[in-house]
Amino acid sequence: MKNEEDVKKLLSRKGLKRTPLRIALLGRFLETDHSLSYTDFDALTGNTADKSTIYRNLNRFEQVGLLHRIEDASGVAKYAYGDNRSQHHHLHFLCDSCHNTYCLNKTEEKSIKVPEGFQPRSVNILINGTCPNC
Amino acid sequence: MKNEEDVKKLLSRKGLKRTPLRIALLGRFLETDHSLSYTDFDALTGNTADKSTIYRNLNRFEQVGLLHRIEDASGVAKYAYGDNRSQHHHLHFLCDSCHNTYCLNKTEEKSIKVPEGFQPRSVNILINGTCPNC
DNA sequence: AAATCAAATGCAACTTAATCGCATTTAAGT
DNA sequence: ACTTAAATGCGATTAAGTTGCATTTGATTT
Repeated sequence: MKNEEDVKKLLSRKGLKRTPLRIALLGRFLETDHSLSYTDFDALTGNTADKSTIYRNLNRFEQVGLLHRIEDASGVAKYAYGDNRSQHHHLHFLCDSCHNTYCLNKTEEKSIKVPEGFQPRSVNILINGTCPNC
Repeated sequence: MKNEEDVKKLLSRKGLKRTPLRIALLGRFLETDHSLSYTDFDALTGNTADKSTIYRNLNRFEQVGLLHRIEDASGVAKYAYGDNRSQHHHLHFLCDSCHNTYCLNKTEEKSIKVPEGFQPRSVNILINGTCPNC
């Protein structure tokens, strides 16, 4: 695994211990272009790792800003690599065909108009459609 | 209840039987300005109505276009009055303080730019912030 | 290298949202 | 009033995620 070194550095930088599960988990996120859920990861490891440990690590990684959580209409939490904690504008794309979710945060911000009295703090945009791979 | 007549008409128009639960359920949606979840409704009726019956009716109402479902980060399904089935642009506001969700679909549409290869079909915008009542 | 200790893990039980099968009841048309 | 498909109530079940607690392990200290 070529990014194993990267993963170890990332963990140390965040003050997290480098356990085998964490290395596998974070490594998987580094090599994919779309977001992953607990179920994706569990299937990937052949259901060997413990459920609560995986969930705890996903939460932990989110806290320290290694991953960020994406909420789509499916109801299950998906995560992608990257720190979103201070971002107030989120843009994601959910493919109807492969059901993968992509982070499009690079795109320019749009100001959305809301009625009088509403005070926006953050904007979350979820686009459904077809992704380049489908 | 002044909108009981409205509710009965709405149900007949959709070919649904006018049961007490449905009249209460739909009436509640007509008199509120924000969305409601199963839990909201259950609490409101003093937990007398059956869980699965409420859920089934919420689904049914969504199918026939009496209600539409709103997904926010909370993971629980919220519903509001109105037909969204043919709409491809959704705008909702979730208040940080009272946790109510408001439908702002009247506002003008914005075109969101996405990277090459992505083909948008619908856009779902969720704004977090403070509502006029808080 | 051994000892230490907080952090991470594994396991089982639990919670919450929602769904399903099936027997019973009820609204609406004949 | 009778009929029947639709709606309801109940209990069991699923799925996502969390929690408490005993055990193990990674990093630090001596």
